[in-house]
Amino acid sequence: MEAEPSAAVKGRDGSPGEGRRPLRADALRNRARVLEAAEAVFAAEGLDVPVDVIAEKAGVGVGTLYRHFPTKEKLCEAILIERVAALAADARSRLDSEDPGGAFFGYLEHLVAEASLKRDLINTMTGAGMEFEVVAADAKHDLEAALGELLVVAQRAGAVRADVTGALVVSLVGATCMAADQPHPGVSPTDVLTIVCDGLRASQNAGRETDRQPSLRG
Amino acid sequence: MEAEPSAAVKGRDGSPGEGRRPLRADALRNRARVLEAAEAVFAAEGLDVPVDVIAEKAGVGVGTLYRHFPTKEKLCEAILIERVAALAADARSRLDSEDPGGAFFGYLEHLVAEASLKRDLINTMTGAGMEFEVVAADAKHDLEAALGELLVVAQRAGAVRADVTGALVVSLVGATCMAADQPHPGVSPTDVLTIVCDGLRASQNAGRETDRQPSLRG
DNA sequence: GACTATACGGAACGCACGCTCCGGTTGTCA
DNA sequence: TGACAACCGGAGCGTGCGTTCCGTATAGTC
Repeated sequence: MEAEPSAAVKGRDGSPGEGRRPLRADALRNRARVLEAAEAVFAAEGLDVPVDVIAEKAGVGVGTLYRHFPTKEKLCEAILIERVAALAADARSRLDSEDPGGAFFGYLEHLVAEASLKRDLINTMTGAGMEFEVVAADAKHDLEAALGELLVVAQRAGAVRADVTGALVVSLVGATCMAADQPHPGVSPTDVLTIVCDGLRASQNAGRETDRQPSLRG
Repeated sequence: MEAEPSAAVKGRDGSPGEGRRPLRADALRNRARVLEAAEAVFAAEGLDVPVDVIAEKAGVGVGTLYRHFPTKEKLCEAILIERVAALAADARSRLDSEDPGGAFFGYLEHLVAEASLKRDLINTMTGAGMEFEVVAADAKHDLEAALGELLVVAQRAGAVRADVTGALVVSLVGATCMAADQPHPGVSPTDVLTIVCDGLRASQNAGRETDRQPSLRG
C-alpha cells in the first residue's frame, strides 16, 4: 500500500485534491471522455462490460483509463453514486406531496422506468453483477432510506397497506427491475409494476374466501 | 461434428442406447456420482459453479465428468429437465382442483419455495446465468404452458383478475425468484410473493381514489 | 527551443473457467 | 490369467477479463 500519485478519485471534474497540482489539460480531457463513455456504455449494456470497450469508446488506452480510475469498481462508483443520489433526492422531494399515495407509487414508476432506461441501475438495485464496497453501498442505503420515508408517509395516509416494510418494497422494486432486464415478449416493466403496486395497495385479508391469505408477519 | 462414442446422453441411469453395449460398472458408478454431486452443488450454489468443484465433490476427475456430459450445459440440462418437468407435472395435477384460485396461488407458492430451496431453479426461471438451447428451453416452455393453463382456470373462477397474461405471471414469478436470490435482511421470498399474489387477485380499477390506476392493457 | 514532470497507449501478466488430450489403470471376457 | 477395449485423472490449452508495466509522446515552464 503506497501512495498512488494521481489515481485517487478527485472531484468529478478532476479538480486537484489539497496540495496537489492541477491535472494537465489532456488528462482532464481524457478523464471526461472516459466518464462520458462509461456512462453511455453502462447505461446501454449494464455493468459487466469489459473495460477495454469503454476505453475504446472513449478513444483512449486502458492504461489511461486506469490512471484516472484505479479500478473498474471505482469507475462504476463514480457514475452510480451520482445517479443513485439523484434518485434519492427525487424521493425526498416528493415527501411533502399533498397526495402521499400518488407520490409513492409515482416514485416507484419513476424508479422502474429509470432502471429500464439505464441498465447499470438494474445491476445496482438488484445487487447482481458487482459487489460494491462502502462508498456506493452508502449511496444505495441512502436511496433505500428515502424510499422508506416515502413509504411510511403513504402508509399513514392509508394508501399503502400497513404491514409492508421498507426492505420489502426495496426487494419488490429490485425484482421488478430484474423483470425489466429479462423481458418476456408481450410483457412490459410497467405491467409487472402494476401488479406489484396493486398488491401494495391491497388491504390485508382482502383475499377471496376460497384463497388462503398468508399474513406478511407470519 | 463426429460421432461421440460414449458422450451422448442416455437414459438417466446410463442404460445403453440401441445397439450400444452397456456402460462398464465403474463408468456407471461415476456417472451417478457426478449427477448426484451436480444436483447438490447446483441446488446449493446455483448454476455458475466451476465444473472442477462438481468433479471434486463427486470424487472424480474433470475428464471423467466430460466423458459422461460433453458440456457443462448438457450436465445442467440433465438435472434441470427433470426438475422442471416435475414442476410442470405438479401444475397439471392441480388443474382439476375444486378451488382453482387456491390451486393457482398454492402453486405459485410451491414454485417460489422450490426455487429458494434449489438455487439452480432460480437461474433457470430468471433466465440469468446460462443460455440453454432447445432441450432445456422446451422443458421451460412446457412449465410456462402448464402455468398458463392453471391461470386461465383460476381466471374463469374469478380468483385472478382477467387482465393478466400467462407471460406476465411468468415474469412475476421470475422476479420473485430473483428476489429470493438477492435476499434483503428481514424479507423472505414468501413476503414478496404475498404482495404479488394480492396484486394478481386485485380486481381492476380497485385503486383508491387518490391513486391513478394504470391499466395493464394501456 | 529545450527540458522535465506528467500523461499516454497497448502489450503483457495473472487468474478463472470451460474443455481437451493422453499416458496410465481397470473392468470384462475368453 | 492374459489381453484388450473401455475408462480414469489431471495437466494443460484457449479464451476473456481486470490490471500492471514501461517505452514513448506531450503539456507546461523557463
